[in-house]
Amino acid sequence: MESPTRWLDAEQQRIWRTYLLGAARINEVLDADLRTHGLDLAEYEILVTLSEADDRRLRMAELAEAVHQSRSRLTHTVTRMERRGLVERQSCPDDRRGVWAHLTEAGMGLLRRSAPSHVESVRRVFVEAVGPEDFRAVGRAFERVLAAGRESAD
Amino acid sequence: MESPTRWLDAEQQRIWRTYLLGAARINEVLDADLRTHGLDLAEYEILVTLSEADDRRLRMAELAEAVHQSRSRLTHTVTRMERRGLVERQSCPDDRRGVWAHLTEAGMGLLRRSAPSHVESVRRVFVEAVGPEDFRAVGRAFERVLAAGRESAD
DNA sequence: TCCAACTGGTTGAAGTTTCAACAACGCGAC
DNA sequence: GTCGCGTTGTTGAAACTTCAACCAGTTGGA
Repeated sequence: MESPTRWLDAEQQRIWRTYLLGAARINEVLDADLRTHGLDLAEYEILVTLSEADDRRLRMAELAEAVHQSRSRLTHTVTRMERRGLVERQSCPDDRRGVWAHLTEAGMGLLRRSAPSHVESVRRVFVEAVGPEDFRAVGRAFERVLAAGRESAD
Repeated sequence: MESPTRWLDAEQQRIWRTYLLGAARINEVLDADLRTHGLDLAEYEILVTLSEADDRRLRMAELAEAVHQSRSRLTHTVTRMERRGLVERQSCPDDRRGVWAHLTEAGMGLLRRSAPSHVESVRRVFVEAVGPEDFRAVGRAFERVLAAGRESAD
């Protein structure tokens, strides 16, 4: 019933491992940079996502989806960020189950302060390290990864 | 003293975000697959790394380096895996500070059982989703990321 | 109307990772 | 030798994430 495993050839394996190591390195660098502002990548993405939303607020479920966190994790994370004054919860009138996470002025300020060095890190460790040609190829590659996921979820 | 932030242009930003989402998706898929064997990606990498080492064992520090975990994290992880009988610790004679992590027969067995579907997942979600051309470009790209890291650490 | 099923979000406990401190050992200079 | 310093690996607590259970509110159908 089961077909023989199609192992990766030597080159595929090398590339796969290079990817794993490289992605880990990118995370390390970005985390180290954001830590100087007291943030991690997940919190930073919450700030960015909220800052771009209408009225700088989003329903918890939408936010969770956007930043790829479980709802439970988001609840805890937002609680911590709320304690620090970066976001605040607002209950939303039209669906009384719902909760808005709203970016405060303090949260917006922290985002503005941390963004420049974060962007600089992204440039240095990834965009400029790679070069325009292959960087676009990376874009196509991960676009396909996402597209393949959407198809199989139809 | 500080130069103006060089923000990412629209395309760079799009590619960067696509990468973040795609990498997250790859992790989700692989984790879901390995979970059916009671493993996560970090543990799987420990098994693979040990299985390829001489005598199927490695010093804790080398192993930590290879799988990109902090030493502390590795200590905890290996303790848990040891409880499950997947690895065992051996003290090494020539450096009495040292500890070998050694892959047991049971650990090797679990690796052999989980490898086929893991490799199948890697193929499906990444290698074949992307296609040979861009896949090689990804290899080059992350190779550069690692090389840039090595240079700046000289 | 009423009920069952579903959704949004939270909770607390269990499991995992991080962090700072530490014990034990090796190494080189003196 | 032995003193100071770097390395190896562990420890326990704090911080974070996951997991299962849960409550409140909405929805759709009988």
